[in-house]
Amino acid sequence: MKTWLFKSEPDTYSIDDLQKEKTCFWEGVRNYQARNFLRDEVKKGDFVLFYHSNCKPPGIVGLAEVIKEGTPDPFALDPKSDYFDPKASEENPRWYGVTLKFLKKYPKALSLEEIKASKELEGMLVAQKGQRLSIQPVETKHYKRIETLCAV
DNA sequence: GCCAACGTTGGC
DNA sequence: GCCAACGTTGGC
Repeated sequence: MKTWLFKSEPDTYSIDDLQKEKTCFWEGVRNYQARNFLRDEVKKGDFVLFYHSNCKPPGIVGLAEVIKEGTPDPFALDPKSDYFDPKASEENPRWYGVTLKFLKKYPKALSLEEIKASKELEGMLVAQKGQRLSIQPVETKHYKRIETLCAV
């Protein structure tokens, strides 16, 4: 059982959108390192910390669960989609996504500033400079601490 | 809106 | 395979 951190710009897709829809297919990841995680390592039952980026304040706002492991991203094959990739095909899908289920929105969001200030959360990838990866593994001890910090 | 830090592309 | 040019991410 692993924990992940997924980044999303709330203007594009927020935790509130996920709460409304209950489940969603996490499409549009177009980075190979993140793709590899989605295709090979994100497993059913894993937890996903939902992170809002490019907003004020950026931070962790909720929790989701993986209910379906990596499947090809159909948006890569759709010429009308913003996520269309001419190099992707049915035989060689190139890009993958997973399906998430909404679990909760944290009573208290945890801002990036707070993450950086926390001794216990030291080493989290998201707090590191220049870290742009949109799918990141999270250590269990960090996840547990976050659950505590966000509970109230 | 700025821009530093990355990632990708493509000529050579 | 190198690397300059370009595009994107995301905090500030």
